[in-house]
Amino acid sequence: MTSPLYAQVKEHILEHIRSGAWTPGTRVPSENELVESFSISRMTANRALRELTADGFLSRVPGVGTFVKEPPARSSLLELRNIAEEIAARGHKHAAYIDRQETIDAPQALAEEFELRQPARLFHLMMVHTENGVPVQLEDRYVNPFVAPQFNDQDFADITPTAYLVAAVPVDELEHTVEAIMPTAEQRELLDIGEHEPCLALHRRSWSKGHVVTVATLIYPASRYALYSRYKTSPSGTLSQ
Amino acid sequence: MTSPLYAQVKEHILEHIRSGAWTPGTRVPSENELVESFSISRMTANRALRELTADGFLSRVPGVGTFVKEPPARSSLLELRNIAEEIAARGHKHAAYIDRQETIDAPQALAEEFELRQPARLFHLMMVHTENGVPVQLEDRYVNPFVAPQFNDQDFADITPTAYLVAAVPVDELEHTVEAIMPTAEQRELLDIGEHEPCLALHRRSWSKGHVVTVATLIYPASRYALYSRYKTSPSGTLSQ
DNA sequence: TGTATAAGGTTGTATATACAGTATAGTCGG
DNA sequence: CCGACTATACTGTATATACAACCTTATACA
Repeated sequence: MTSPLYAQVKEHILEHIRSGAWTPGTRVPSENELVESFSISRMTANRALRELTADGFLSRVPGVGTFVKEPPARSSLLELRNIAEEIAARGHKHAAYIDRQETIDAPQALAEEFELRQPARLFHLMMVHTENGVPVQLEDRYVNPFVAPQFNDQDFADITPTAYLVAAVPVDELEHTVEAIMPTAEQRELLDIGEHEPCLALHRRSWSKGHVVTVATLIYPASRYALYSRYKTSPSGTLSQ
Repeated sequence: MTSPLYAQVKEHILEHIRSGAWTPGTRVPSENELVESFSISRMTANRALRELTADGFLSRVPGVGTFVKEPPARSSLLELRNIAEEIAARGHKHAAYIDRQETIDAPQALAEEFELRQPARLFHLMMVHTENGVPVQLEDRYVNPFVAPQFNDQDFADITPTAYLVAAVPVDELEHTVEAIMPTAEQRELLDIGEHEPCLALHRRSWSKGHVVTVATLIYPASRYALYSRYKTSPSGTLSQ
């Protein structure tokens, strides 16, 4: 049940970074120092530091040391933003209507998305967010009860699911997929849109400590919403090709 | 000058995947088989396979073996990536068809997007990218001749516009807008899609030293492409609410 | 025939060791 | 005072070895 040693070292370093104790530019312990303090071999320390470097948290300089990296500038498209706040920031009125709130047995496809080995139950939530009374987002969300057991006890008229989850569970990894879809009849009805209007579907998965927290599909009517991001690129040029 | 052994093994496997010799689901050599054929230690083979797994090219099952993973047809949202490379990375064949390559007087709307004060001329390029002969992206691009004067001298059958611009001009800021659209009749024809198929439109502007380099609209048929990103969240917690 | 067991191959992790390449600090000599 | 050399620390790579966990297949047994 205990995690591998190299993972423990990674977690130890990540916690110092998350807590703010080690700010960007700070030097982290060298491999030999980790060998001493954790009583591990150098190869194990090397693996921890090498993987954190590949993940973008650290940068290493031969002969000098290992340092906390500057976090990259990222777009709002890729951040976990709360739609209620976005709408409020535009000076408009947000409201939500809950269509379904239930607990289900995970079907095969969902179990795979949640990286579950055994059959399990999942929270399911379907709701519509409106801006000044006009539906702008259909939220179809599944949540892992193992990670967020009290999710289904919340009243999502008061707090959005995103806001609750971000506050309740430390998210350390995100995956986004964006595609264009033609909504189903049920989705059209919930969003109150015409028959041939395409929609943007934002599919999001989030992880916390190796477990999938939630799988959400957010559907935006094309005429009412676009996703936007603008950011400075890092000076070293992370741009490939 | 020779690359490390583990990198050579990675490249060897990637070439088999890119060339199509090893299709998704194919079993790749086990660690012990790589040990024999490359005359390396098992730890070196392990590192090559482990890193390719982390990069999403392989999947491993303890006790069974290592297999080529199904490559999703999707494009990175975070980076400025070259579609020809993305397609090659999936082991597929990229080709491009140039529909229009010209120099125009900037109309009002474009002049504003380029933040031009005075009337100016712009390069205009319209081309279609295909994957195994199937159109997957319609690229409608305008380029500022002041920033990239030799843009129009390139042969974009050889080098994609993105690849040329990234190499020729240091990009320091990016703007992305994503929306779902119903394509026009002309766009449908170029992409060879049906009448009611929605598309993803990725609108991109890039800046270099305060000047707009290029304004591009990239249109993806919904059924053939999605946009994707996955990343570790910055430790300090840039997540808003 | 059906079931338990054993064997062998596979990945996953961990260690001890070795050597190369790089950067820095200090020392020695001019 | 400055330059060359040296010692030291750090990362990067590679090997040989070991054990655990997992899966499949073959074998032995009831």
